[in-house]
Amino acid sequence: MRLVVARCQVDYAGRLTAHLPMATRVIMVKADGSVLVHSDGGSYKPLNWMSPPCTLREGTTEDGAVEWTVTSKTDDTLRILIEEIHADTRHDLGVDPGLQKDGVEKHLQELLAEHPGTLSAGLTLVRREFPTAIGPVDLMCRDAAGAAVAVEIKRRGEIDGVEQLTRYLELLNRDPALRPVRGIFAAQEIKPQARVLATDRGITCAVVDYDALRGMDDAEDRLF
Amino acid sequence: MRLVVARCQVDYAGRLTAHLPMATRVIMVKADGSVLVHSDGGSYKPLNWMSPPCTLREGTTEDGAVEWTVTSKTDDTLRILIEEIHADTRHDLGVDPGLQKDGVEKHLQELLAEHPGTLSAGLTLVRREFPTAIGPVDLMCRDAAGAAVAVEIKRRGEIDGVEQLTRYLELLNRDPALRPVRGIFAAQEIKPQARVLATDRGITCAVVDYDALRGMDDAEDRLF
DNA sequence: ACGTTGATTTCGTAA
DNA sequence: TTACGAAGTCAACGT
Repeated sequence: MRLVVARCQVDYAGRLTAHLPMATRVIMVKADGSVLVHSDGGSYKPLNWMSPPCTLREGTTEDGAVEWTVTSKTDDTLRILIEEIHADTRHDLGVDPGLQKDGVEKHLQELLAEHPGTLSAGLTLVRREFPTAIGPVDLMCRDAAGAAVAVEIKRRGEIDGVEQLTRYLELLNRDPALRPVRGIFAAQEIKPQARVLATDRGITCAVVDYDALRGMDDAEDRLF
Repeated sequence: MRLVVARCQVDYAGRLTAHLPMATRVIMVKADGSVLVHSDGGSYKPLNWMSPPCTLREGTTEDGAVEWTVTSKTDDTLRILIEEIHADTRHDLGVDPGLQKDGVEKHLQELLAEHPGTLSAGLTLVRREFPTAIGPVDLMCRDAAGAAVAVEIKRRGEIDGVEQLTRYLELLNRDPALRPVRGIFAAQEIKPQARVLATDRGITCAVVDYDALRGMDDAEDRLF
């Protein structure tokens, strides 16, 4: 990892072209050759960057100015013209052990796949990620009467999710072997507008308690 | 801007919970208080971060270890436990003049507005950003027979874009003065699932060559 | 202030 | 390897 604080001008040409006027910024060069140009504000996204794999070449212009050229396989180029360097340090960071996440949609799907009855009494799982031409249905189930039930799972239930489930239901209900298929929209939190739209379309809403589900899972684990 | 290279452990709790084991990393603290934790790989995205507005509090644990706590208004917290500091520097960057871009969707729309015939032979422009109650249609055109055609433009064509165009078409087709209105889904690249959905709804897909369009435009400029 | 849309999105996972 | 959906997405723009 190399950290450079410098007054610089940056030009990118690739998917689009972008230009940064001369100003003082932080340039981060990672071990894999990728380059990030950060300002003192904004979000975690750099003003300009080059993703790996890429190569950095340090040169000088005909005027004698320092010029870095970063090029990728796909001919994208990032050109950094450096007017003045305020700091330039290198650090050996080693390999990072990586990030551990918890609480994302996938985990919620796993838990609901193991406990479909919490969505609606008597519900049983047919399969997860049930494939259709327009994408997989999160959970395909059957209710106590044997009728098909499509479940769409979100961390936060918004209108997009209801639209998605509606598309699946429309397609699935064309299949004589499955129909009638009803829908359940499951989320940790369901926005009022999404609930209204779902209800209007005959879709059941189910608010899921993630901690309770995880608790059920732990309880089961202890039995074995 | 403050740059710290340190052996640290990071824990985040907010929308999700995430944990980074003890390792050497770069911590970037921006002028607005936002914090980015970078490793020596990956892309421009930090391993962990806190977006502004937020406040950084430097403290010590009961064991005497250095502990930074970053909290946002929405109760998200980022806790950085620092074992050893390798470098700690501050730099005055000033306000950045900002990025200038060219080649994004807006430009694609401008080019297609000038050359609607590349989407479908005989197509002519009625107007760009044609207003409707649920938002503007990118291009409203007429075909050789005089029938209305709504065009939705994306850089990458995915299902969301088809949904958007479908909503417009549904609304436009309620207007006796316009109907029947057909749709064209134009993008530099169209995903298979989006194509399936579009075709199923009677929407034409058009793959657009941005460079070729730009070439046509340059050729025209030379005539004047 | 709030919602919608785009992005050099990046990232993970399944086919 | 590719393709697709999700993201602690972020940021810009219009209402």
